[in-house]
Amino acid sequence: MNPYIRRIKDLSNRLDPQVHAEMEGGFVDKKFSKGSFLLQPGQICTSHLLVKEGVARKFYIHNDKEITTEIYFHDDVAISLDSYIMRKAADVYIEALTDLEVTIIDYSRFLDVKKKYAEIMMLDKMFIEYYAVWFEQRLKAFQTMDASQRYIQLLEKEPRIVQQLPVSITASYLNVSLETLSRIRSKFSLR
Amino acid sequence: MNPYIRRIKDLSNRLDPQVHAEMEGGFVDKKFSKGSFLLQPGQICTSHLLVKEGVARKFYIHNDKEITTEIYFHDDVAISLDSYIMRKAADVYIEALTDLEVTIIDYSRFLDVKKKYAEIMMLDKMFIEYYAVWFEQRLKAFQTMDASQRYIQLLEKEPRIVQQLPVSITASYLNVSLETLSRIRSKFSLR
DNA sequence: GTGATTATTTGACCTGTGTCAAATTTTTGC
DNA sequence: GCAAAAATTTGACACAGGTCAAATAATCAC
Repeated sequence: MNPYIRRIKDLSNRLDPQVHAEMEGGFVDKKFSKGSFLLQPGQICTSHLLVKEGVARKFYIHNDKEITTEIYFHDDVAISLDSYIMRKAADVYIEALTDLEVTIIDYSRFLDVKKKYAEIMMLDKMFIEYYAVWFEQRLKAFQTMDASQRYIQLLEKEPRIVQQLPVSITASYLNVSLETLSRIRSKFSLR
Repeated sequence: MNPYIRRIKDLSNRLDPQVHAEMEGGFVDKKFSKGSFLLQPGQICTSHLLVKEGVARKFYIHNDKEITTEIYFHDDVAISLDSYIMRKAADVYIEALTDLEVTIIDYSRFLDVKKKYAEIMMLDKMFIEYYAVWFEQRLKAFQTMDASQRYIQLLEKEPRIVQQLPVSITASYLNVSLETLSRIRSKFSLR
């Protein structure tokens, strides 16, 4: 487990049970079937979507091409940060890649709890810090690594993506064409 | 001014003057001469560095090549987020590109004020949120635009970088070779 | 199971951008 | 103001990775 996530979990576990219960009181579970969208461009993202079961992804369309920016497994949080923070229309899709179960953490209810308990505010801040650092690392991957290197890194850091998802989605997450990813795969599987 | 920064400024201006004064009580000003480093790899980043006067940048070295990740002008905040949050050794340099005046906001003093006043914690959280969104946009630029398009966008969004800094630094910020940036510039200056 | 659809691989070719080297322009020190 | 150093431009060439098309493999519907 990533050290940032570990810190958040540790803190979360050490919350006063009362506070913990109050936070979770606002949670609502929901199911989505494979291929459906949890968020679409134009909508305002008004919640954190905590994945309980299944796989989802966030992507946007640029020049008729899908670009996958994030892939969510169990315990990951799907959100359009930009839309959520500024309460403006999202420009991304969040799509269920399998049948999916999520816990919905509503913006305004969460805000109430954060105002009431500083430690929850702190957890939320840590989540954003983690997110910022994650973006920084992802940016670094694009600035320093070629397609093969990014693929190898993905295999090491997120093997589930390569193992469980079609080449087309892995390719769009690595920002290469599927043909190129296919060639990279054949190059490495021979050795 | 960027809408996120505007929100932070607005909120900051509406702070109770007492609280505002207490926050700024911990600020310390410092000068750096051109070419000196405010942070180097191996050090732990223990403060926000608010630029008052001059220009600075953050960069790291990969395969003997400098990659500039951020450029700071008046009112920008220089920080190695990763190092600051996790209190671990930084892997970046922060360098004064001109003679520089900064306000140093020390980690532990700032933490005290944040604990005491929820509105300061809120401001800090907004800063990180802004940072995360900024990273997301920068990532998008690398995923969707070629070198010329990134240059045009930079001219529009951050003309001071192109106008005030040497080609070598602009190039490393755009993640292209200086030769390529030079060709892009000549292509556009003729028209 | 079989045909149809979809996903993946392979081939041919092209373009953007990197590298190395050389030429030119600008800046700096004295 | 001039020589030396540094920055920028220009040229020649190589190659990663994109596109389009075709072949093959895997999956799905019934």
